[in-house]
Amino acid sequence: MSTPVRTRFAPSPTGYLHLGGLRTALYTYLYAKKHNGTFILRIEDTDQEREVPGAVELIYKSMRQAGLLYDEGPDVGGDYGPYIQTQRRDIYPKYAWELVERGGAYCCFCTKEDIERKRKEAEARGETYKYDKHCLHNVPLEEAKRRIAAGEPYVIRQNVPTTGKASFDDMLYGHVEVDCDTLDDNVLIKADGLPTYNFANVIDDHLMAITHVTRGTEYLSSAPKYNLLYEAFGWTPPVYMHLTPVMKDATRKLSKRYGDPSFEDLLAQGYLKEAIINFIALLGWAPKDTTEEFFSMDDLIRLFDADGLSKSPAIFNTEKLNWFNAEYVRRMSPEAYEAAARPWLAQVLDPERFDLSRLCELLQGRTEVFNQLPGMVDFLAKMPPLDTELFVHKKSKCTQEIAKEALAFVRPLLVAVPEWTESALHDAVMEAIPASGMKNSQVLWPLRIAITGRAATPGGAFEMAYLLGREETLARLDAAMAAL
RNA sequence: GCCUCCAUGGUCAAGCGGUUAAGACGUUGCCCUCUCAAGGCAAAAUCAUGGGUUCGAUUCCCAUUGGAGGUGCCA
Repeated sequence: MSTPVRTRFAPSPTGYLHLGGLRTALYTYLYAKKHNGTFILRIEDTDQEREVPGAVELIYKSMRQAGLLYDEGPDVGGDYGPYIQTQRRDIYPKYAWELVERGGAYCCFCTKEDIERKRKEAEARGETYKYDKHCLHNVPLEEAKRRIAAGEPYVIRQNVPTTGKASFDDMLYGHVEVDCDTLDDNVLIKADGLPTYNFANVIDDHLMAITHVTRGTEYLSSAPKYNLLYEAFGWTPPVYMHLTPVMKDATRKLSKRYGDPSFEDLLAQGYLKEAIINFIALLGWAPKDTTEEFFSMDDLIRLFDADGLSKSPAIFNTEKLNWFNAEYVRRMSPEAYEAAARPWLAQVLDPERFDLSRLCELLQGRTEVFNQLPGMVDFLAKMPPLDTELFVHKKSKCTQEIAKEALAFVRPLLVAVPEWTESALHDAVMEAIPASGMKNSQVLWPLRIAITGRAATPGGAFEMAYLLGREETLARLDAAMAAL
């Protein structure tokens, strides 16, 4: 019996959940669930300056909306808490000092200014800056302890060997190895007493018994250094899986700065969470059997396999997301569709004034993203200015002259319709057309244009006439005839 | 600059020494059709470059080029 799988998603509360983060969270979740493991949410808020108020709550909310339910986390509890790093602040120094005693770390009294000066000097010489271990060599531990007791500010740095190699193994990238002399002595405990990511991630992953770490490739090149820490403690490192970033284009990451959407934004624009998840899952990952179907979360859990992950960054493609969304929209029940569409429709028309369920029926198969709805139906509420050029349509063999004739022909038929239903309208007009010498399209195209003012509408002339109602249809028809 | 990693159509990707190099989105054309959408049928489009290894490279190795990440008392 192998040890139970425990994975974690560990965002820092610096804002909304961006799509790269959502994907990382998704894969982390899928991996855990695939192996009947535990999925944990941990908040990494050790950088007090970058913390954004309310961001933690936003993360909880987004995770739930996405369906990424964590088994342990700040707001759900668990046996390995607390799950917020600032609430664990007393834990880290203890381990850091253990490392100091073992020689894997040391106290450093150099100020930020000292470091900055040395960095500039190194750069001026055209060299790569690296901390020179000044305090390791010049400040004996006993002196360090005295100075600390006296209240002098200090940090604790990792003591990276100057020779040899450091390495780790990644599920995707395999064995990654670097020369130790290219590594810097990173700060583990900051002057404010809080740990840096470099230290906290190791301590917490160990203490929380994390078996598999899924995170972005921004940590790929520092992972060997983290393994040095595991070795110094005598701990077994977790299995790593590093994920590529989600790109806006070939060279830029998706970023809020360029107005790229977050998960919340997409939801607000009228994307369905299932569509977003399905799309995101396939961005940088392909199932064994690569036929792309419509995957539910349960499907994804069943199919997920780290082998299918890509090693190169994937570009976020809105076209495909839109297609996925349209497919999911079509799969909604009529009731669910109407509930989702109603607020968008209400932006431009009074839902009580129209046969909403019929309108929704027409709209459902034509809805790509819900935010497109207002622009698709606004003409129902108010007739747009009629451009008589619209009557000219080559495929329908229609000209303005024919349109004029057609409208004159069709008006009495509409007036005579006993009951204003689609089928009655349809039958009345279609039965009369053959004798008129005009083609169906020569009558129906102008009629639809006359009452909608739009070249493209979510339905034909009869559907539009029905929705508008007798009075409005005839009024619009008269106005169009007068304009021709 | 240095370190690590990556490289199949416009995009997401399958492929893991011998294939007519899958599939999806998008694009184009045709069909259907009172418009649009949907649907059906076609089509165009890919192994970054140069060296090796091999009977044979998209596949293995090296270099170049391009790209990503790192190089913070940020994560």
